[in-house]
Amino acid sequence: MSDIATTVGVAPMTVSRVLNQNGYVSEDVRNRVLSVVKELNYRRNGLARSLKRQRTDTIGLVLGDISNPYSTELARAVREAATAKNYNLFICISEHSAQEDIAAFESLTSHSVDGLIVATRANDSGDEYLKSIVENNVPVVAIGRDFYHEQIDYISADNLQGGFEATQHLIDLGHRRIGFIGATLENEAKLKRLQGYLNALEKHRIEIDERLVTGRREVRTGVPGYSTEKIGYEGMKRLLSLPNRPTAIFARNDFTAIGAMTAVKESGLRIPQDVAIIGFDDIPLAVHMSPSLSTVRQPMRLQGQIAAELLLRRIESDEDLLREEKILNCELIIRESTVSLKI
Amino acid sequence: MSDIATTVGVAPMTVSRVLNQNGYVSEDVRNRVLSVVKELNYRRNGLARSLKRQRTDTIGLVLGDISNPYSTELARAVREAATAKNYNLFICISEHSAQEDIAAFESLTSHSVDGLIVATRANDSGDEYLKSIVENNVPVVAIGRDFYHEQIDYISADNLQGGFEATQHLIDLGHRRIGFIGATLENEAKLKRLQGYLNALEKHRIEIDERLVTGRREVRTGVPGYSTEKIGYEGMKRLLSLPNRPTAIFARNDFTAIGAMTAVKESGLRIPQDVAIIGFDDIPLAVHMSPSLSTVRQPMRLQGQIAAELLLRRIESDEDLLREEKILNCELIIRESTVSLKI
DNA sequence: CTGTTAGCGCTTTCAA
DNA sequence: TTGAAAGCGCTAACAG
Repeated sequence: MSDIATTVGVAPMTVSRVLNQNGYVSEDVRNRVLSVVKELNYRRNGLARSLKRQRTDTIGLVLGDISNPYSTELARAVREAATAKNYNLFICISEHSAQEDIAAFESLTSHSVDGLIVATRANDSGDEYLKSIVENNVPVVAIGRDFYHEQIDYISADNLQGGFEATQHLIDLGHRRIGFIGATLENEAKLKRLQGYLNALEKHRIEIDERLVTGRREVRTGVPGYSTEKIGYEGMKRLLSLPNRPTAIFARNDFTAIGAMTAVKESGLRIPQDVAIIGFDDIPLAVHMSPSLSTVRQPMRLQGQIAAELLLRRIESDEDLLREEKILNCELIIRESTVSLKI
Repeated sequence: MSDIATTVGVAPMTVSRVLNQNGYVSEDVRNRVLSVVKELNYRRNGLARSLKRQRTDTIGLVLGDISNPYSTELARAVREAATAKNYNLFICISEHSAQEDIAAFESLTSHSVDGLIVATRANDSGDEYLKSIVENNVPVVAIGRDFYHEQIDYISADNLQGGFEATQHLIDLGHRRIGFIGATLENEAKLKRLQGYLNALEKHRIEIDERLVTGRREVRTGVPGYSTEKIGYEGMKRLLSLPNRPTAIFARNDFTAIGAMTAVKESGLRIPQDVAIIGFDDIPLAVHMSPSLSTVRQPMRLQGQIAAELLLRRIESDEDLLREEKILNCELIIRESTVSLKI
């Protein structure tokens, strides 16, 4: 910057004023500065700028699994809201590991993002770290991360309600042997969708059969990772081989449901006549499956949008704000994989 | 930091040495420093650190469309390679707009990332900006972004070959009226997959019928945006209403192909007997479609991995390196949507 | 309208 | 093994 100042014959401060378009600078000086800036292909050092200004106009978003449409829609919504208020967005991926969770927090906060949105699953060491971040006065908002802190806003879809309604729907159709694919009963405490399933069964006095609840066991982390087509496929195979197989399946998410559908088709059974299947999320491809996939739609964009708004509110407020908690309703989407078409 | 130094009774430099684990510090002083660091919940300012060190140990990745499995697999591979060498990864999304492309470059470079991987589609102003970044000695690597610069490495799948083989496959099956969905002929220059299609037709002296090439016209940008299920669905509807409809379809990507499949099913025609369909990318769900989707698999992870390696090589080298160009082969994956099962 | 001063928080370099 | 000095590149605050 001082190079430019010298070349033009002004003080660095004047160059700064031109670049930031604030303060008064004469038309003449402005033009000369700008032309030298172009000539020298000058680009200002944002690090120094941020260090001085004590802000970066940037927010960070930590995602667990980027290959999940839920995460990506979230990211798009957050980005939109941030851009609208002139904030940049940096995204980090943690791949569902507590260690990488922390690495992501660390790298974002050490770059002094003005605030942080966290959309990874809760884990103890990560939660601990988040606390210390907040105590350093960096605003944090959590999406679907199930832990409580007085100064961290919380947004989530109502997975409990969604899981309940999905299961209720299957019960309404007359099913009594209903399987769950995507997690095991050990994960109950951390998985609202599974809780919703169990609640619905309980309400209708259907006995819970633990052989009907299947998924990958997370021995190492204790945290149920994201569930995939593969898990759905394998889980369904297992359930189909039971002496008294289920007649309906609630899958933890649509990918799992789709894997399960493939397993059912391979076995020669029909969907939904022999096995009804419902997923969760309503990914864009759900409607293109054959049969089209019944599912529970969660408001992905809305969650991202609200998170961004709450975060920016915290960033731009001086006072200590009270914790906000938003639990958004899910919507049951009934398609052919649970109800056969009447002609 | 000076707070800590004062509390412990040493110089800030000593604290710095403890935190960076370099230089000699007595066991005693180290322990006292670390305990005060914990006590005060101190977190060092990465901005100041980076400003002084002239590096951030961070690389940036700019993605066009995050909801595309191609992008996300890329991101995961890049992240893996970066993490392995102790670099952080910041991801920005540009949503396929030239303006936001530049905003992403700007925000990453102004935060002084040590290098940049760009995986968005080429556009003139963005290309211009990338040039100026390189001239500021920030290493840049491009993935699938079709523009040439002496100091920018280039990685891409061989879309030309892939498009050719997909079309060739349909021709081998006896098809002569083959449609393309996902772009219009105006985009030929920028879309290798479309070129591959045209080349294959030409080689077999099949006349090109422009009514068989359909997609959304990008009037505003001139850049063909990402093609979706919706475009596939609508494109297929259009092609099916032609007096002499195509008997086979090459879709620009799997999402487009899946949308097209839905349109075909709705019309009561059979896949592949009445209309054969092949896509591109081999997204994880392709194999779960009914019928399962034939496609062209591109090495997504490999592209990301190579890009990261080339970038880190540039970052860690002092000399001016020559441009590297890697074009990776695609693989034809034949499934039920083009070839009916023989029993 | 423009310039001067000071300092953001850290680390490199040199000295003890 | 530790410390002092200097400065990374920028801008807030004040002065003219």
